[in-house]
Amino acid sequence: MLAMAKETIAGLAKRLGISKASVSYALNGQPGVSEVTRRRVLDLAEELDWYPSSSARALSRSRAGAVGMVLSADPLLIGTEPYYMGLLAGIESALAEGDMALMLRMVGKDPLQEHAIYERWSGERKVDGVLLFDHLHDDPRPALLERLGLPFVLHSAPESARPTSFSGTTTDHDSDSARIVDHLHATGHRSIAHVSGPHSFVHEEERIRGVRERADGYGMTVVQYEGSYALEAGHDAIALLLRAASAPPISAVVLGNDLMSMGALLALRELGLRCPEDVAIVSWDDSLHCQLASPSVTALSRNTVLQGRVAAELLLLLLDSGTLQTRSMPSSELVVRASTGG
Amino acid sequence: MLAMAKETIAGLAKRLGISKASVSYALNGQPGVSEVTRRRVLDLAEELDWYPSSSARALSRSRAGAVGMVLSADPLLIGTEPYYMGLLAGIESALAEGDMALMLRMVGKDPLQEHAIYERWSGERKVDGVLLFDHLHDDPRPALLERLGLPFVLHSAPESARPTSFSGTTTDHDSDSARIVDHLHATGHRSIAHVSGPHSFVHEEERIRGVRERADGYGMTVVQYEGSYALEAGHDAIALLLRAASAPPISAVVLGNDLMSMGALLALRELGLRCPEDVAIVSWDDSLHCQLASPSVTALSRNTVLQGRVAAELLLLLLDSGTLQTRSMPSSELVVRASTGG
DNA sequence: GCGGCGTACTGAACCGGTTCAGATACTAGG
DNA sequence: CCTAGTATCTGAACCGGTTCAGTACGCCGC
Repeated sequence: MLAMAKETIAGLAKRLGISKASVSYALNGQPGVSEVTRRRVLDLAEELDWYPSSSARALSRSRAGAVGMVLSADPLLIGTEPYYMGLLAGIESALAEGDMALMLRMVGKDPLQEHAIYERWSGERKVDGVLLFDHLHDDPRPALLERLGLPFVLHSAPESARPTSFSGTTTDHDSDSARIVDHLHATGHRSIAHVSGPHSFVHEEERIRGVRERADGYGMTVVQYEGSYALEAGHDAIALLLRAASAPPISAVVLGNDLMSMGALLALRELGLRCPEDVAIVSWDDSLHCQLASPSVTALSRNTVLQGRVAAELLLLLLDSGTLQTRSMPSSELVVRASTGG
Repeated sequence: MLAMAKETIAGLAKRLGISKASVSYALNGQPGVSEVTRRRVLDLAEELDWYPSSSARALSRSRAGAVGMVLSADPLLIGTEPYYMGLLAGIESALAEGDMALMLRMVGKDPLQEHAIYERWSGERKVDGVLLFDHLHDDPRPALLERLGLPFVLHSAPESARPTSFSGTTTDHDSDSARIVDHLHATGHRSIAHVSGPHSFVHEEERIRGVRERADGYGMTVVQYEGSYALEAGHDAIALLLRAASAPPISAVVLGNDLMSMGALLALRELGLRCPEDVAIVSWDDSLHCQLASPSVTALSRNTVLQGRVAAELLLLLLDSGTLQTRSMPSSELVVRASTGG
């Protein structure tokens, strides 16, 4: 058992008295072998529980059998954001079905590091494609990947900002925005604030526009504030927005993610304001935090697992058939909770 | 730019008028080339920004250049547990430094699935080693991996339960337990409950023993309860434990993770009990949840990033020098918050 | 002048698969 | 019966690196 020589395809061939080529054809379901031979090969492989070497395969097929994903965000934020774990789970499940591995890298916010990783991956031919998240305004990454010849899928790219030809998912931010604003309007709010994430994200631009347009339609006033997704940002935004006396006074705040919403709740508590009586809160991202907070927070619930899954599926499709395709994500649901009087 | 032929080591060699072998030696910092030649090679590689093909390397070196990790847990739990993200971040940073890739798989709780993945990885020689987390009582995985010839590192394996020869990290559960019980004793509690995670985890056995022994030393009574790490488990445990009249009545509950602690808080609220006045709560795992809850929850804070990092470092060490080694994790800190009157 | 040695370098084998261009046998058509 | 065509199978080249054995050369001591 110790010095068990690793079987190779040549070994199998010798045992069966046939050529390497036949074994290979048999294993890969390709024509060129009789059914009888194919069965013999597959049976023997099963019996020896032998698998073809992935690196040999990768070399001869010129295909790495893996796709890459770079999580570039504040490491601290990554840990607290359940968002990424959901994505990962979805991606993983799709990739596993397609017999692809996931190559994961985590780096800080420095874009140069991320670019360097892509260059390296491409040079070493270590991944066959890349998953791109958090699409930026004037994002340099699609062009870079195109130059490197690395296929990619862009997650949640709005129609307006997409590169000429690409595969990707789209999210209907207008409908999401409408869902939130409609709810606030229906519950009597006429002056709201919107604490978004960084404007550098394309999806934030879309949300900002979406909220403003919908609110305009109702004749509501909207104050915009740019946050960072960090808890403190939500906290500080509230402090700032509510201190600045506006007429009519802000009675509801929409925050770009769950962390900022938690920060907002803390700030309200400090200011001695009640939620939802004095100020209502809506989070653009649902999570356990929203459920557990007191009051529990009304939140737009996206199915992150599904999003990851679809993005990965698009990449697989692109990789083995070259098909560029766009898929729109199912629209999110607004889970109404206590923070808006639900 | 389009049909840019991929450079190969043969191409470099031809350009420089030397042999493939020399190029290879130069690139890998091996003896056999003059300094002049080495520089010429490195400069050219840089200029063309060329990297050796990872799959070719993997094949000829018989080394995959990757390590594997299977997250086998309730997918729902994985998403909400910041624990795993922290581990991942630590692992990733160590692996990146050692030029190793992380191969991540997520599967449900079914152990057979996990075993199948290891078999496959080993057969395909897709990973050079494996990181093992959540050590189980009578864990079959070390033996399996040994049989497969896959090096591995066992995270947080207590002295008592470790296989004969292995690399791994150890956690001093006795000192952790003492830290918690000491704090409860000091704040006046004499009758406590301990809602652990599943007994199948070795670390839970250790914690249970640790808590009991330390409490015994103080003459405190401890009621043990086996939870599942899910929020509901914490909730139900509280309901059950406090309903069962005991003498003296339980005045503090230690819960095995942050989710169960949140469940406990919910249950207390439902029962109309105040925390910490009526019942104090301690969580064995810190997270944002503990910080944000009201009351905020006293928690044992482990540095999960560091834990991941150390585990990965041990695996790297094992892989490229064959050294088996054990490293003990720094002991955790108890962060005292409102739930114990802090 | 000769044997011995260290350095710089090279050709060829090798890692373990895939795949192409035949070779062989067997079947069907005329 | 001969030929064309098809199904089955094989040898060898190939993917792009690493590495071993061996060559050539300069330098040393004696």
